[in-house]
Amino acid sequence: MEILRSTKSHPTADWIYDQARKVLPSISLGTVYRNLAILKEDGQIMELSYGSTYSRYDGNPENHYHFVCLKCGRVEDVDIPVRGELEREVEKTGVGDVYYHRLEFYGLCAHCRSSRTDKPGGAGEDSR
Amino acid sequence: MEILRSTKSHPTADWIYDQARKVLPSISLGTVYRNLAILKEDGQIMELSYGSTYSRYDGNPENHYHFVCLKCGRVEDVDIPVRGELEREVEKTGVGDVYYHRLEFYGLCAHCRSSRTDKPGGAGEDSR
DNA sequence: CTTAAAATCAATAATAGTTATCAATCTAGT
DNA sequence: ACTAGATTGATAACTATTATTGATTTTAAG
Ligand SMILES: [Mn+2]
Ligand SMILES: [Mn+2]
Ligand SMILES: [Zn+2]
Ligand SMILES: [Zn+2]
Repeated sequence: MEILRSTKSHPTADWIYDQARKVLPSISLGTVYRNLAILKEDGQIMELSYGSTYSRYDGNPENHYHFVCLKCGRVEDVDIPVRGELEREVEKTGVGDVYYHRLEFYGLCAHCRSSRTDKPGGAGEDSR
Repeated sequence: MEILRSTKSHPTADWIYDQARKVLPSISLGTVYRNLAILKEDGQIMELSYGSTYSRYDGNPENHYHFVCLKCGRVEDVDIPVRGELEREVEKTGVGDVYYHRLEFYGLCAHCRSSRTDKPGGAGEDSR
């Protein structure tokens, strides 16, 4: 939980595992997954699963939106207000009861946009 | 492509495979996946990946929103207009260039809401 | 302090959707 | 008919996640 709260990077289970080993050298990946599942169940964290094969985790359990860079894979928080009114609008269509919604934006991050000088090995911070 | 266009159910690769076998009995699952990847690459279809472990496919390549039932897993189209202005709003925050966005609503579908008489085996149409 | 039950853990096996591989078959173009 | 290239079915490989297991640690009595 401390590791997850200490970063803004929406890390993968593997990255969290690496960080955890720095302080608990003998911890196993299974324990990381087990505790992430418990924290998620308890509503303290969020699991983000996009098209990728792996999940990312978010220490902020409040609903907020994300920007995913199509080039480097970075996931960043988007600083616009949550549109609660959309949920009511959807309910009016009669499709069912809406409990929550999820919104993601995809594109080219500011970091990748500026470094047009495609230097190799640029796969982002703790992407993998 | 015809199979995918003929349903509104956002099916899984497996369901498409079953349908395809009805007309091409010897087709393999690999061919289904290969052709889905080609169609997706070509922008003719969309791949929808939610929290689930498997992907669903959508014969409508135009951006539109979805409602996912937390109980039966059904995925339905949501009939509200696409909010293009959100992309511009996000770009103003300086996070990067936004190419597209994806929005999903989660809740209890009208079908599940009415059948309060929890009859077992109610896992939805072609969910799995 | 002793001891037995409960909780937690690391290590490892199992799962499952998806991809990659490859020899066989099909398709055009000549 | 001949041949190069594309497509296919069968099957193996991959990988993130989950389940299992046996051992260690923690907890709470007696
Ligand atoms: Mn976030
Ligand atoms: Mn759709
Ligand atoms: Zn980027
Ligand atoms: Zn439902």
